[in-house]
Amino acid sequence: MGITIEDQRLDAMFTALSDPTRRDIVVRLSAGEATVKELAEPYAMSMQAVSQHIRVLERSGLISRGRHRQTRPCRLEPAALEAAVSWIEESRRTWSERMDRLETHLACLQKGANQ
Amino acid sequence: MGITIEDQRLDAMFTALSDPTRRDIVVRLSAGEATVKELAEPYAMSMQAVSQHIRVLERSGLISRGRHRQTRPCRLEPAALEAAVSWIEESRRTWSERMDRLETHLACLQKGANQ
DNA sequence: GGGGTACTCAAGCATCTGCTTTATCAAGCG
DNA sequence: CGCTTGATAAAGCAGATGCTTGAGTACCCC
Repeated sequence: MGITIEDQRLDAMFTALSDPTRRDIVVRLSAGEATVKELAEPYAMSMQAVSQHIRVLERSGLISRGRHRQTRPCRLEPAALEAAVSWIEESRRTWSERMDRLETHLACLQKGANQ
Repeated sequence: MGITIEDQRLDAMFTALSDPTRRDIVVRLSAGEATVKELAEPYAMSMQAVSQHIRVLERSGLISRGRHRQTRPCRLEPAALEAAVSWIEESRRTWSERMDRLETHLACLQKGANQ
């Protein structure tokens, strides 16, 4: 079993979220759509740099873009965010359940020893 | 408001999860503790390389390590995974709620127009 | 058409990553 | 004691990433 499509999508999503500027863009887009210029405004970097960040987010599927006059409004894609959450949750849940079973098992052993 | 400690933690976590080998290690650790050698076995790379991946995961807080004889067993830290999930969920929920309100608003306008 | 606005493309550059190889170290065993 | 095992440290290298500047491109208004 090699590298799957799903792997590549997760790569792209987590890579996109690993940069503080891009995470900030995601947070700001959760408050509503915005253009590249609007998104670039608060950062101490060129609009081209922000445009590149947006491209990373777009290619990861975390955001999508429309066309309106000469602007390219960006919007969040909650389904992609949900996919990332699902992946993490599965590992977390599996481990936690394992811990619960272990505790139960230890409790059983303890009970047996006391009787 | 500059770069916070929380930002740095999220950086480390999402960076750690952006590599397929490291994600695979996380999945495998969700099934139980493992040593560096055990984790390295299935991959076509040196144990040193895997050791470096594990270090990235450890520094991100996603895993922790013990000492047992000459091994350094790795275990998942579900609390850190939960922190990553929480961050994503907040953005996703905010956007989704916004969409719901928008739909409600549009429905109200529609209703008003029909009457 | 000219000029401004919003944005993308492309090249260049410093830094970071992922991996290698070699060397080192600590723990356990003959 | 020497030898093996599990793991880390350090140095080096090809390729990726984040940013810059300069040059387009597409749209809109006068």
